[in-house]
Amino acid sequence: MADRDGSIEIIQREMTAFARRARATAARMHPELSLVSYTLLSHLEYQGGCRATDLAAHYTLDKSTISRQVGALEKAGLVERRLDPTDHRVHVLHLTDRGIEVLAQVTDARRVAFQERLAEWNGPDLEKFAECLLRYNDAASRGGMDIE
Amino acid sequence: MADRDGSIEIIQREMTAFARRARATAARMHPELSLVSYTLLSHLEYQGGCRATDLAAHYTLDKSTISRQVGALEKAGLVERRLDPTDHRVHVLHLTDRGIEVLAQVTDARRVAFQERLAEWNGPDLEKFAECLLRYNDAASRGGMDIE
DNA sequence: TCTCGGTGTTGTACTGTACAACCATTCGTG
DNA sequence: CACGAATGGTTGTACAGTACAACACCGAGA
Repeated sequence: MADRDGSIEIIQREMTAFARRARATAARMHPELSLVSYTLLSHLEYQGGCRATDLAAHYTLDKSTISRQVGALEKAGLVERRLDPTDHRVHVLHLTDRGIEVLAQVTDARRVAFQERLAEWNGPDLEKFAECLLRYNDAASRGGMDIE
Repeated sequence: MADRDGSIEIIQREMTAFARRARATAARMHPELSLVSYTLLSHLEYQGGCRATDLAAHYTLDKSTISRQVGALEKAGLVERRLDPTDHRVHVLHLTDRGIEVLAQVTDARRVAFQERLAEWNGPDLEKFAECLLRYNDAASRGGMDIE
């Protein structure tokens, strides 16, 4: 039980430390795409296009926030809005070719960074870590609450 | 090797998802202390008082940012600035009694939240997760780069 | 003593975010 | 069918967190 508490203490502290620094580091490493923009583009690619409302729900962000973020991405030529012919309220968002390209570049840079940082880890340790994170995030998102 | 890449992909994605949501969730769960304020107070408690410059270095934040954060904490009565008698340039920062109290409350709330979220984990799994995070963050901070 | 380096504050600007008010469109029910 | 409710989105406004640059203050060494 003492061990449990100690481990939880560490997990709490390290997750917090990580969260605190993530944004700034992301911005430093690829200034052309903030952490938020990156996740939005990723989602669009993964989903093959979706509505602003879907993004808001998935990331629990306000629709106004999404509206502005998407506006910026559109202005940057990374995303385009297509009026849904079957429902004129909705704009379906799609990556442009340029968006696909930039997303790929940043994804690649990120992958390299992670690979460097995890270079010394062996396969089973990586697997275990990945498993822990999945389990943790799954519990956090299902529980409605997230971190701290 | 394919397994390695898969695991790294997952780690990358899950760490990102976590980072993106951390701040907002922290704010929702204890509005009286933002994630940043919390880490600053924690550091002060851990160190038993330190200078603004130390905080800036430790968290790689600009000194102006620290100045304002500390200013807010001081106005809130959680921190006090003592002029160092041996060097009148520096202000040594200390938690006030109220600061200690609030920090303890929030720490407690956080611990409970983490314990709930990790309730179903057994001891060895927790230990392994904690170990992974320590190892990851250590590499990240020594490498100068952080996440993504 | 004079200048330089360390410590901190203040002015300014930008990003990400929320909330509320609003507009346009669609849907469901009397 | 028509009108009120719901849905999707944008805009106005405000605030937190952050950086950078300019500045002011103190202390230590040439």
